[in-house]
Amino acid sequence: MSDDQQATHGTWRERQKQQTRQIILEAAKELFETLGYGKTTIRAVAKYAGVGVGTVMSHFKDKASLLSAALMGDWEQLLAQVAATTPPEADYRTQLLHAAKIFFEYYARRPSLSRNLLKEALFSLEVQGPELRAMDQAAREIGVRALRAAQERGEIRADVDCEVMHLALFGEYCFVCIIGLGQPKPDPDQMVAMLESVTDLIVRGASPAPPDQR
Amino acid sequence: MSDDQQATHGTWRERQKQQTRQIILEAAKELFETLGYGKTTIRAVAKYAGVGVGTVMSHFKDKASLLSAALMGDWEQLLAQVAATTPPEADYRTQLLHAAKIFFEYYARRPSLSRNLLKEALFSLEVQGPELRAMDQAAREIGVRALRAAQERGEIRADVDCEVMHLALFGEYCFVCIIGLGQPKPDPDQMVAMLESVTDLIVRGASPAPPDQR
DNA sequence: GCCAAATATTGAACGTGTTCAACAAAAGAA
DNA sequence: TTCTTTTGTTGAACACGTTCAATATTTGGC
Repeated sequence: MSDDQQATHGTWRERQKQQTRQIILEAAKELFETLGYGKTTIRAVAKYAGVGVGTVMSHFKDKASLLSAALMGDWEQLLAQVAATTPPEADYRTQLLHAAKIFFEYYARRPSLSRNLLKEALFSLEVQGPELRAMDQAAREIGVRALRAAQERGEIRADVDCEVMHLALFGEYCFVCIIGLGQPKPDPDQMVAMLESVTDLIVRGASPAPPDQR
Repeated sequence: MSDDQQATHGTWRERQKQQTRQIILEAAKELFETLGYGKTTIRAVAKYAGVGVGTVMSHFKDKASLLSAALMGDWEQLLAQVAATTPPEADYRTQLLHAAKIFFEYYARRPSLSRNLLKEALFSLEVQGPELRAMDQAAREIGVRALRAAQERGEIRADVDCEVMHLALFGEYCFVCIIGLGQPKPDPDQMVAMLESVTDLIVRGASPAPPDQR
């Protein structure tokens, strides 16, 4: 339903606008992937899309927003892939590392774009566009839900606050991304290994064995 | 010795160069603190320092480098303050939070500059100037040393890798900085609280109580 | 003191992201 | 239809970071 709704929604004018938006997005994606973020200019995107420079800017707040919008499709695909391939029976540690691996491999395939998207995401947390905000929210909900499920399964002590734990794990994930994407040639395996080691540190603290003597 | 050495070292020309560098740095610091990072232009710094634009660029790779060089003094002062006020008897958790509080309070005092310095630091890890590289190295050494000391005191289990633990704590520290500085009005107390909660999660895993059943 | 090599300094020029007043085209009212 | 209002589109203009060929100054050898 949302397909038809989006395609034929509103007046002629609105549809036209959505179409130019789409054209711009496709041009942007093509150029970003070919040239990388830095070497892609707004002018080039505009020319490639066959519109004026101002049109691009009227559809997207700035270059970084254009990037995040252009990668939205990829992102949803990744989420779907994670949802489809995550073993439902596994413990949360395995699930986390599985999901992370999928993302890291994508990052390694598009280092320049990922780097800049990460930068945009991390440094606009409170001023960010709706796309990134939604992504952040989604990650939080999925993460916390998974942790609570694990908690009910007895993998996590009852006194552990799942929101805090998600924050901690998410923080480590971001940190690994920063370090990994800072490398000239990001190595997903190395990134997974790094995330694994710090996760294990946290896991032991979250595991049911009660640290009763201080 | 290093004082005199630096002040009277080399030829007349080298001293002259160091002096213009110093003048530029002071101008930059003044303008950065008054206007914030975004509203301070290189041209303005050059004019304020009474030199040409090219001179500024010949002394500093780019605007971000100028910022980090301008804040170097503050940074060293902070490190000294941390060294002077950290209770040597306290456990490492208390020491970490104490140091973090000092830094967070500084960040809150200069949100714009801190934000941009953090960005520069995190996204140039492999291409960064000598200052930031040295800072990173110093943080690592101090952190790992403190952790090993705590390990010998029995606060940390022997099987925990202090390098990994430092990585984890440092990652959480950076994450708290990102989140905290993303806020319109960074609140150091809130940041400390956040770091405290995630640190506690890690601490329990690192504490001697052996989680012997998986 | 004089000259050539070395180098610090300079600002005009360039490329790029972003803005904005003007324009064109559709929507809605008459 | 015709007029007014609304709004998507446009590219010239602007501001800023950055570059670089030209200039000014110092150095070191004679």
